[in-house]
Amino acid sequence: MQTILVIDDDDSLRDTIGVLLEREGFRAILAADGRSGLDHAVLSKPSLIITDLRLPDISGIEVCKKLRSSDDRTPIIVLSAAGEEIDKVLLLEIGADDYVVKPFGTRELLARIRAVLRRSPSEPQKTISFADVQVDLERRVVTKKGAEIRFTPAEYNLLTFFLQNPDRALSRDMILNSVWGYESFPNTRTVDAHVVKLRQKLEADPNTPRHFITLHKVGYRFLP
Amino acid sequence: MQTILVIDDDDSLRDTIGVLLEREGFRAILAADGRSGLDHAVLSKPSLIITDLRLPDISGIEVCKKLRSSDDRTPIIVLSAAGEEIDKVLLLEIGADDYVVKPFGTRELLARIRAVLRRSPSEPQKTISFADVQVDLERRVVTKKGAEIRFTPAEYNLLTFFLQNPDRALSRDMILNSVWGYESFPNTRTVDAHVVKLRQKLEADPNTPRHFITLHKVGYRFLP
DNA sequence: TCAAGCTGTAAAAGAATCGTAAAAACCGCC
DNA sequence: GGCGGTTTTTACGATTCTTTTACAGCTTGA
Repeated sequence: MQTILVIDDDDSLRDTIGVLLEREGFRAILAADGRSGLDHAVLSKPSLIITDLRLPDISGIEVCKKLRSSDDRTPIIVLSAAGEEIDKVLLLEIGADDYVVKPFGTRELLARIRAVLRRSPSEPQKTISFADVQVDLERRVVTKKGAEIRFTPAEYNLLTFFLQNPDRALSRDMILNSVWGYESFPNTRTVDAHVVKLRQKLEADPNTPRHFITLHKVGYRFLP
Repeated sequence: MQTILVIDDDDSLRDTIGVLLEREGFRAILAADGRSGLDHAVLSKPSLIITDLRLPDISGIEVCKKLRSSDDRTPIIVLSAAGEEIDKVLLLEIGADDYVVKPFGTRELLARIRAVLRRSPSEPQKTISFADVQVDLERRVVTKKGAEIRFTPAEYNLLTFFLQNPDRALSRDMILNSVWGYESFPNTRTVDAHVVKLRQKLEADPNTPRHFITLHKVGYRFLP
């Protein structure tokens, strides 16, 4: 099921679009301002973002720019009010994929959504990122704030495992089986030792981890 | 790297496309009118030409016709303004390969570009180079600072494989399958032995390789 | 609060992998 | 069959990575 993020401060319009999308089989995530919209865009990895140009805090344009500058290529459809001057070149520049002028019919919006989704054949994920960290799966390189950080194979494997299972309770045994495989039997403290390394390399303050959380007597949980 | 020529008199749109193309790994050549566009088309031998229909001097249609009449088969994508009447038959007639109506999303334009380039049997690359090394694929000759260096067939195959997959993590198995083929089963140390040879012949200091990077427990990565 | 059991962590011990040269195997050609 | 060149394997020291260990500090529940 594809997820679509809708960013609009008009409550009734936002809900309307939300209902429409769910009726059409999409999962809808709704945000009322640019800030929370951006958060959702990063966290929920939607297949498409629909954003109003005018937002109470940061504009839709800023939202696009921020996303694109962090190398996020999620397709974006921009909504604009009737009178609003639309600078098409600007839209192209900021990386929007299409725009729809309010008021619009549900049929039109859906058509645009489908067209944009069709054009963007969701490529296999080549990078995963959280906070200021980016993992390039193809190059097998991890960068934090743009600077490369070296990871040993075990550390790298553990990291990508966490990234692929965010916000889930993961027991040490589960982690061992998934990352180390069924044939090797290191003791569970090995996991701890490696988590320490991840924290040292990636957490702002390794003493008070905010991403690699300990679940006492259970294991760990990764929080993007 | 493929070169794309962009002919459009709208300065800001032209620059935007230019930036977009470079970001996607193409070399962009920009022209503001038909006359200079034609010159570039002949001189720079681009892999693709993107031209506006309306140009200050000679129209995009004329540009196409001139090129085709001189037997130039470079693929052409035509841009047309929203209101403009598009005569698809005419486009076909003058030898355009595709057209995009303004305004368009970057995603759409890129998709069209890729589609056209895929269709056109763009001439296979004849040479690849990195640092002070040049590989002439046609003559099967490698030179460093102009001086020829001899490579055995296996070395040469491995080298070109690296060149064609720059900046990617390549496991020994992947390398064996791609370079040696599925039928032969040398052990993975064979790859190492050949990488040593490449380093000895091409690295400035084979002890601290800067192009053929080891990924411990994984394989290698070639960095141009 | 306290003890028992967990977890954080650095550092030591133990494994595995890599670089490399040299030996062995292979191959086409006369 | 032997020769020159090429490819693959082998062996071992050097390097890097993994796991364990030991102890301090922390969490939990009686």
